[in-house]
Amino acid sequence: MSPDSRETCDCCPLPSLCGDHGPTGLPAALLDSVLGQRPLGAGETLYMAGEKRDSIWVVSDGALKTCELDLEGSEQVLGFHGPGEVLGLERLEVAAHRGFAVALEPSRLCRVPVSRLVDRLTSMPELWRDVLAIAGMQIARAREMHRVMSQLQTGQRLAWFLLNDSGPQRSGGGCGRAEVLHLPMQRQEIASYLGMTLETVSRSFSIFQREGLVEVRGRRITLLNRSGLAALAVPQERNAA
Amino acid sequence: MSPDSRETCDCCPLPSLCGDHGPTGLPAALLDSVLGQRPLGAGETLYMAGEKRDSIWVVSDGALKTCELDLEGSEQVLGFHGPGEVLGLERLEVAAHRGFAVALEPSRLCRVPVSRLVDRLTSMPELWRDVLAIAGMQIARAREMHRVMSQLQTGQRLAWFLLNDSGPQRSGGGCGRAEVLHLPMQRQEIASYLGMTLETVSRSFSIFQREGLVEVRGRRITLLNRSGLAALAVPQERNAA
DNA sequence: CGAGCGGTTGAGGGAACTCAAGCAGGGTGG
DNA sequence: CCACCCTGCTTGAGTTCCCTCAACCGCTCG
Repeated sequence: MSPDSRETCDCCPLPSLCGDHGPTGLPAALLDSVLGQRPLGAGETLYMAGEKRDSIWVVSDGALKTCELDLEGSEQVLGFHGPGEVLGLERLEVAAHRGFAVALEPSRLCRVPVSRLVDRLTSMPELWRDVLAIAGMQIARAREMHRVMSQLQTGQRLAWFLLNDSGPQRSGGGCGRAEVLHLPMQRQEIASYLGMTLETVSRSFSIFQREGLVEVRGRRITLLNRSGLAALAVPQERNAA
Repeated sequence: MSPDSRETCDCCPLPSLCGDHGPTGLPAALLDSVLGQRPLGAGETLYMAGEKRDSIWVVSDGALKTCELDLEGSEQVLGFHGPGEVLGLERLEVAAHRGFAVALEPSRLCRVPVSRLVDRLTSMPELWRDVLAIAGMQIARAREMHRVMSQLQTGQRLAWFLLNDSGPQRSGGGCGRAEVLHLPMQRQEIASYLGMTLETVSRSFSIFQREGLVEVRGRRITLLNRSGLAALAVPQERNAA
């Protein structure tokens, strides 16, 4: 999921645009477009459905979820977002937000006003390349999600999630090759994201643990057998063990 | 799915970029970037996995599917694409295609070399706005797909597909408010796209027909009760009728 | 201590998949 | 022209997976 982790730390799927991550790999030029940073407490809302869309946001620190409400009022989690990820690039031409974004833990975000982005893009023609790359990566990621939802069953989806998509792999002890995950979201939110129920998420965790693939202690997940998990995160495999 | 169907016909989700659709609503500037048109017979391949990605494509006429292969070799359909849609915008920075694209019926596409696109974008600063809008719409569409796969069960997904996503609503008799759909793809491909089996697709069609919602004759689907279908394409509803 | 929330576990049923026939239409060759 | 096959589609029977409903557990906080 991280096509481009040059000189920055592995935790960032994209080098941060905010400048507080050391030398920024990607749109250094965006730096000047940042109007201000916004801190957000756990559970606080970044934007709500119907609100005017006047900015895009770059996650500097923390983790958020983006959701939509269906007609019944239950929420559908559409994404989890960690440091370096860009929110709000979709439907820039539409005036209002369709969904909402909520911090899962204390977070900081950089605000880039759309108007400023537009100015930058016209005055600094190279920037569109970065923006287009980010947008393209989001498209590719969504297509991967489609693939996962289509051809994996629930346990396999969870394995895939742990390995590839559980936020920006914030590790417990160090950066590279995180073996301990601190999931910032609750079971219900994982379930919604992966199209299953929270009970099935819980059961799958227990099964993984019973089979020695992970150690589960609440939201702290220790990966004990990466390749075993990876073997699960593949379609059609009938696991004999 | 069609946020912007100004003076062009309803059949196009996006006004065509190719100029043979009358006045083009969106990136008229892209016109000059078109290197050439490419005709494609039914079943012919536009690009294959591993092939060098040197162009993006705009569907001028016809219909295509984009797919990826999983490890078992079975194909996963990730999208159907009709006139006006843009292929290849994702992962522009990656050199090779990850998946492949195949024509479902005789089609024509406009080729826009990436290098030409880059030139245009730098020399014509307004163009990025159109490109970003297209990319943003693709992100939004993929997120909608995620929502559908997460919270709808199979029959509901098919109803949603018929109403919202079955290609660019090529109608049988006229343009506006298509009541007759000519699906360019086969059941297997619908099934793959929607994450179900072809048997379930077939059964769902039969159920819809039995309930008077549609008339099914192979790939020719007549919508008899749009609102009834729409009521189905909603989560959780227990249909009493 | 009790309430409340997030998480786990169990029992039962229903939705959808798998396996397997059977059917319809289109093309080809006898 | 019709028998034939081949492919795509439909339908049926049995099974599996996962959802639903429900109880229970452990922790935090008042």
